[in-house]
Amino acid sequence: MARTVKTVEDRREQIVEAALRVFARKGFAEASNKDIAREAGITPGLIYHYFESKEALLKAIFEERTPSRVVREIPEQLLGLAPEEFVRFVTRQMLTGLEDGKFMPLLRIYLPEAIYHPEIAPLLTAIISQGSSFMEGYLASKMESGEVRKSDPQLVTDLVMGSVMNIVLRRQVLHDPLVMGYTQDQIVEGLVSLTMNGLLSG
Amino acid sequence: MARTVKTVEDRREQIVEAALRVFARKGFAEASNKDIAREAGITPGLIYHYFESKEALLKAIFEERTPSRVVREIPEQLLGLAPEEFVRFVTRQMLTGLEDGKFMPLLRIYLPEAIYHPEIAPLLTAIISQGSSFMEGYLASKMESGEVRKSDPQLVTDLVMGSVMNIVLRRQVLHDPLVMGYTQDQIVEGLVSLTMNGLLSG
Amino acid sequence: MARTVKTVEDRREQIVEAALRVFARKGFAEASNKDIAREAGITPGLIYHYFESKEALLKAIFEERTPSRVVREIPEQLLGLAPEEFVRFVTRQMLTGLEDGKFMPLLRIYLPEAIYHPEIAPLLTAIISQGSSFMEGYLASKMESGEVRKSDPQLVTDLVMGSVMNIVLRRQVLHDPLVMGYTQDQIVEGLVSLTMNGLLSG
Amino acid sequence: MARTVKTVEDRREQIVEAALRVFARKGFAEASNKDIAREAGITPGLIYHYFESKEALLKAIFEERTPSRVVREIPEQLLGLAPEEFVRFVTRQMLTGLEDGKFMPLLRIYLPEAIYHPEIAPLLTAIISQGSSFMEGYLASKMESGEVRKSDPQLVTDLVMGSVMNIVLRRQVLHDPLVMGYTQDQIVEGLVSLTMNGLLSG
DNA sequence: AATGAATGAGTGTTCATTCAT
DNA sequence: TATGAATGAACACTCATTCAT
Repeated sequence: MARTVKTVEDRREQIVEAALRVFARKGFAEASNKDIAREAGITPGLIYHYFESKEALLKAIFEERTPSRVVREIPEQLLGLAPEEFVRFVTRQMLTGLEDGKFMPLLRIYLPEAIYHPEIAPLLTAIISQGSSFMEGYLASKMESGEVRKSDPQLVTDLVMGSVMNIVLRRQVLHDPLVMGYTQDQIVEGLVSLTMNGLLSG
Repeated sequence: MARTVKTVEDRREQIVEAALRVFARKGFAEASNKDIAREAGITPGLIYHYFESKEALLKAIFEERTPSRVVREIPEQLLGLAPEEFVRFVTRQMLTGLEDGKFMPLLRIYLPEAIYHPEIAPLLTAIISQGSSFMEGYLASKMESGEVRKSDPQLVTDLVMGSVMNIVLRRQVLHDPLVMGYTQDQIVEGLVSLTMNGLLSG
Repeated sequence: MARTVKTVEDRREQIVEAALRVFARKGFAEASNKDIAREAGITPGLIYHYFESKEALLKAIFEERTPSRVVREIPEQLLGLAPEEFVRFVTRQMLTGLEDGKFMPLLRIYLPEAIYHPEIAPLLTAIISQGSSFMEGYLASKMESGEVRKSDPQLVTDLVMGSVMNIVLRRQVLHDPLVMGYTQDQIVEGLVSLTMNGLLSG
Repeated sequence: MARTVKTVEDRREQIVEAALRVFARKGFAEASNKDIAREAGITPGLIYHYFESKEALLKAIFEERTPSRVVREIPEQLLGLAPEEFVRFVTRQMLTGLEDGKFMPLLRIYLPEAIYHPEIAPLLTAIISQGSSFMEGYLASKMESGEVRKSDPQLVTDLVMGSVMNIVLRRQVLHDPLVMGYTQDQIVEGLVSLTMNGLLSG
């Protein structure tokens, strides 16, 4: 039946979901299949009906849960925005997208795994690259038109977006009290102000 | 001989060094005592002559290898520098300090451990905080004197230094090809230009 | 099948039984899980499916195999017996109860463990105390009625039963050839004669 | 020098003494050479200058510390004592001899070892046998003379001395609160009374 | 005589994985 | 589909023993 078919997929999803949570909490190496099974409300043996191995389960998370785009659906018309509005929009988009709770568990898994297993790193860098490409395109176009000062649009993108990424990392992964205090607004406006005017006065 | 006298301390250092390398490569959980012993050229049992447990070995790394200051010895006279020179100096200092190879293995250990074991995180945030405080002080003073535009000096510091931190992370940890291509000079000057002039032309 | 249902409990019992034998033979400390597994015909790892640790296995033996009463079911009507018959009965009961093979392996485990781990001792003394209380009650009642000479019934019990206990110990634990030669009858009648008449003639 | 010669012997004794204490406390298997060394105030390695192995150290205890006679020097003239005085004397002798602290640590080592290593048992039974033989001889002679009722003098000895042995065991090894309360006097007189008059009144 | 660094064999224990049910 | 009993290989750790000093 349709119901049965759905159940199979559901059970699989349920395991992936559980593994996602457990891996994010304890790390792949320190998470046991028993932990995952308990989290999913099933028996360890059952995992092997849906996945070949613990590693395959991790791989499934990577393949099925990696967001195709963190900053979703950046509409083409944004290209018409003035730089200040653009930076404000993109920064806000990143902050809400990254800090909304869907992505952080994934990052907590990706980061350590990328460190220890270099073949994982491209998955992460691809996300970053994809997120950057839009801003890079915007900057290139605005540099062309003279609204934005000429320089390497990729480098500028990496610097500006890196600012936000780093704050998110310190907030969400390290829970660094020094940056936990900022509101998203403060961060957004701080970056807008910095990128629009630079540090200098007058 | 002097050599004999030093042997005990040497052997201990040799084990810490080996563990540092192995932990950085495979992570604490996936590194076995056998791995560490092989790397150090000794027998696994000998580790317990010098350390109470594998955990104690990790702790020893944290306690004995954590750099008291990443950006060492920032001389007071830097406070007299113009903002452009200051940013140039600090950024370059960070890049060389972080990328010189001493610190990265430590970061590769710290980061995952901080993720899974929240009690580790403060060790990392302390380093960051300590590195930031100097720039924060500089900015505060220059905002006072009017050379730098008034805003939250801590937030600005977090944004600017985060830019660099994030690029270092992508280069050294993720080996992200998109940012591997930059020379340190390019990064430094890119950030100087961004912070001095902002994005806008004219 | 009924057989299937019982399997789980059976396997557990089988491990307890094997551990009982191995501990009795080599002692807890010198018995390895490998030994126990071999004796049970299983793999060492399986022990941990049924018990949390080697210690928990020992505890299980204590809790599940300690006889609630060594001398079982002493009927109330024995209180009507004449002293000679009473002593004959109790002594015989002790000898058969202690020497029937069920109890000795337990004692071989209890005794050393009680020596090294004082918290075990009460388990043994409780058994002794429980076994003694009946005789103590008998003596007290007969002293009251005048059939038995007035004295401390508990001390007398400890002395008389200790006689038997000690012979059992020498026979079953030390295999002392000097006392292996006695038949249970000889011991019983020897004790009856001693307690009835004392040593003196006439 | 004589002094040097004595020192060697002293050091050996010191190790045996320490091992005696540690074995009595934790048992042979659970006592490590480090424990023994710490107790003796030396280094584990040094043990091997004086003993071939841990087992050899245990053997040395057995060979050098086993008392040739627990009840020392029973003078021949005791044979002239009346039965009551004889029992009183022997019982008191046993109680003080066994409970004076020199013998108990040895027994705590002997008993478990005898259980697990049957070749040790004879060392214990020999002590018992030797202690018994004197009483056995006394009884045989008094049975001959008619002062004591005719029966098997060995069995009677085993029963009477076993009474005391068992109480000592319960007191010194199990610390059984039920028998800790007796004074040595109470025990002695209880046994004298029992063996002289039996249980019956009148 | 004495140390303690060093080893290797062994320990209890965990766990991914398999498989009969 | 689901269980959980069972395995085997690995693990962290201990310890009797050796030996250069």
